[in-house]
Amino acid sequence: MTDIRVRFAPSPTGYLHVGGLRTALYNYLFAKKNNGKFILRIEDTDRNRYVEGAVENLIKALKWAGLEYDEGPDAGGDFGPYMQSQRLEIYKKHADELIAKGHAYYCFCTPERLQSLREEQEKQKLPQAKYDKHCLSLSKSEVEKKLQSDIPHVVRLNVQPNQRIVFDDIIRERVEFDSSNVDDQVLIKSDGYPTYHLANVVDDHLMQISHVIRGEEWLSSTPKHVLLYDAFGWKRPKFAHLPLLLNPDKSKLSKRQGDVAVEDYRDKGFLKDALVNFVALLGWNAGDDKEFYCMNELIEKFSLERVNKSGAVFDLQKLNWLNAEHLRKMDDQIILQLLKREILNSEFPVSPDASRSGSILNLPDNYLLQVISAMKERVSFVKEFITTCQYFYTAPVEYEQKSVEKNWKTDTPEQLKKLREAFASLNNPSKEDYEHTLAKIAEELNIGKGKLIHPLRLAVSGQSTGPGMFDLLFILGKDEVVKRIDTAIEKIVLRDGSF
RNA sequence: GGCGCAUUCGUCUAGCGGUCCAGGACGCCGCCCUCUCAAGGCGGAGAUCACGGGUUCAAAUCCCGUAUGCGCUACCA
Repeated sequence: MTDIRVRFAPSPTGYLHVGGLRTALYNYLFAKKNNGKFILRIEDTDRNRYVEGAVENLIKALKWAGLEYDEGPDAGGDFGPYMQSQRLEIYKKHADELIAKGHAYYCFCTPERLQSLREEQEKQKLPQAKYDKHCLSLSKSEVEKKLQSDIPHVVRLNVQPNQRIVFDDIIRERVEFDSSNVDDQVLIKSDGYPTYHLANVVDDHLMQISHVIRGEEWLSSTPKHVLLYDAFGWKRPKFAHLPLLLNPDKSKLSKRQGDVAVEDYRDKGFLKDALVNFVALLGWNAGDDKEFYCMNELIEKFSLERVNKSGAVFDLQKLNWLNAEHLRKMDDQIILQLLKREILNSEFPVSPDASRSGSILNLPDNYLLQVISAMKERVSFVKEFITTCQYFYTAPVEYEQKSVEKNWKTDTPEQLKKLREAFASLNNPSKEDYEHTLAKIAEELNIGKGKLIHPLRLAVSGQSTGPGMFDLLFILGKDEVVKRIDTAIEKIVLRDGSF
């Protein structure tokens, strides 16, 4: 059996599209599962679309998602370079070979002639616009002469009409085309750069790619590629054309209808594990009910045979759910590292005149770990996590009108004072100590614990929702709790004046 | 227009001739738990399996048409 070698071959458009992420992921999973190699190749043959920094961006996003490649522009490999713009001579050589064999030919037609040809064919209502092989009839000497005098030219594939082109696709099984529907595709552009079709086939062969796993948008041009493999006398790789990712309205996933760049999701606080998990499930499943996967499990279970045929809508709600699910199951220590890194290298606002303990980065780890386990259940995003943590530590407590109305009763100040005294007398209290203390007072006052907890939450956090009450008290610490109760009584009574 | 690919709850999907008057998940609704929000538990609504013909004792599952959607149709990938 030949070695499994697959590649992700994006053109650098500026960012990694989530559809591209899925394509890369399937390639990666397939390679890892089969002990193969996963290769990154940059298809930068369109000089007009060159974007500064696009390659670096792409690589960054890929690595963030955990898709490490075995060979690539910055990873080395025996088949390099892995940027097509650096392999121009290779394509030139192979184009020459095709010309010599009669499978390709020079074409000197001007864009203007091609344009009018198309218009003419349009007018005649021909089923499709195709190049008319005009330059194929040029004699050898004519071609020589034009070449000598530097007339702009391209190299075209010489397609023989009326032939059946059949190939197998792992996902779609057998696909057939009639070569009469295949145009004499340009192989080398007039600027000397190859088109996708040539570069792709040549590189896939030279790099010994065994499986071409790519988006469905390439299915229609596969006959051209097949023709090229045959013309060179090369063995065809196995093809697998993946279903497309769709907008909610079922059109191809696009920027207009939401975020498409993986960096957008990363910046919003989505976990890479969640994004990867989610995107893996868009068009593939193991055949059981399992939906929560980590990368290793995906590798273990993945198979191309179980990839679906039809497009899948990118459903943000399900992504949100998976993200929360991953966050909940994540180890506290790892979240801690993540939060610190996020805070350190993000633009997250740390209020300079924070009236309290300062940035949560100043807190000891064991405290932060407490925060994390207290927050884990209710916070689903890394960003939200930070905001919430930061809020409890540094933001001046703002009393929301709504919460005050809901939780501040006439007898609240008295009750809070009782709590305050009781808490103040505690020595280095634990969560349980707070709970027992509060329970005792509730009993004395002959009221339910909830009657105390809600006003206390308001006093201490300014909000009516948050982490578990006793977690919060413990995290804030006795002194802070006492101080906040005092502030609350003072502020809310003053503000309202009526109590 | 031509060529190609697809079509099961709103969405992601299971299903590869009988176990399906179609199962799971997200979302939605209700109840329970509860110090809030979540989480969790339980239950519910939600798909004439795009439509029409076949084949078969039997079809979501096989075949053929139609419709719809999407992709390609560039010296873009």
